[in-house]
Amino acid sequence: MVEIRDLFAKHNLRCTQQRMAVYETLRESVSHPTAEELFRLVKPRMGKLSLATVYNTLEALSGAGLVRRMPTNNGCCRYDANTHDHLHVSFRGTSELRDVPAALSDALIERLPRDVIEDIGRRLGVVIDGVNIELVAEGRPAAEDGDG
Amino acid sequence: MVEIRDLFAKHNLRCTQQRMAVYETLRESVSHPTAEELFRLVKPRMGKLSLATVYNTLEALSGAGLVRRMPTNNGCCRYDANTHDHLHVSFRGTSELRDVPAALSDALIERLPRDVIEDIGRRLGVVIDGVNIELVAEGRPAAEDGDG
DNA sequence: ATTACTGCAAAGGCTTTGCACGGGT
DNA sequence: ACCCGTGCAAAGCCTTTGCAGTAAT
Repeated sequence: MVEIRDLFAKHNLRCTQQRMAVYETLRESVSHPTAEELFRLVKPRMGKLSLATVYNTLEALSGAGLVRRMPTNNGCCRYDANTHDHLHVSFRGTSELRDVPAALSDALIERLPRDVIEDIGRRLGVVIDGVNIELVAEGRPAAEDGDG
Repeated sequence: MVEIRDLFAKHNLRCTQQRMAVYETLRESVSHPTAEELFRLVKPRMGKLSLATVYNTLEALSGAGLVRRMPTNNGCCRYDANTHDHLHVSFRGTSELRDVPAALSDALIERLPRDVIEDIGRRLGVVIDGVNIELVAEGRPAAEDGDG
C-alpha cells in the first residue's frame, strides 16, 4: 500500500481510503472491470463508498495517466491499471476484454512496421504517439479471473 | 443507388428512403460521423427523418455487417461504412477519427506477425478472427472532410 | 486551518423502446 | 394485403455534477 501512497503523491492525488481501495482493486484485477463492477468489488471492504466516487476516482486516475479508460460497444467503459503498451482481446457479442500476456504483447508491438506508421503520420500531417490494438475473438472468454 | 438496393435486398433490409439516404451519406463521408451528425447531414435532403430512425438504421446496418460501430471515449459512437480491415487515427482530447489511406493501411496490416497472433489465440484458448488498430495522434485532425 | 474528496440525489447525454401510422413488398 | 419501418415521446443506461459535510494535508 505504501507504493500506492507514493504513486499518488507523485501525481498530486490525495490518498483517500476510497481511492486507494479502488486503485488497488483495479490493479489486482485482470478482467478490466466497469465502474459498476469495481464498485461491487470494493464496496464490501469499505464502510462508505459511493458509485460516484468510483467514477470520480477513475476520472482522476485517468487524468494522471495511472489508468486507461476503454469505451466498449456496450455503452459502458472498462478500465485498466496497466499503462504499459499492451494488447487486448475482445469477444464478439460481449463487452469483455482480456489482456494478452506481456511477452506475446511485446513481441507483436515490437514487430509493428515503424516506417509505415511514420509514413501514415506524415501523410496525415499528424504526430502519432500511440497505438491501440485489439484482437477480436469469436466465442467466450475463458473464465480466468483474478478479481476477488 | 441501384447497388444499394441490391445490397440491402441481399441482407433482407427494406429499401426505405431513410435507410438509403443514411447509408449513402455514411458511405460518402470520410469523418466517421456520429448518429447525431449523420442526422444533421441527411435531414436537409429529406422531408421526414427522425433521429430514432437514424439509430434504428445504424443498428440494422451493423447487424447486417454493412456498417461498423465504434465507441469513443466521448460517450457517443461513430460509424464507418467501410467494412474492409483498415486503420484509424484518433486524436487525443476529441472523439474524432480519420481513416488511414488504404495503401498504407494494407501495408501495415499485411506486415502484422501472423505467427504471434496465432500464438496469442492458442495461449488464450480462443479463435482470433479480427484486429482493430487505432493509431493515436497528438493534436487536431487536419480539416479534410468530404461529408457535405 | 485549509482544501480537496466524499456521498447523495438530481441532471445530463446518448441510445433504445412502445405504439400508432405510413410506406415497402 | 401484410408487415416492417418510421416518427414521436418517453424511458433507459451510463456518467457527470451541485452541494453540504468530512477527511486529508
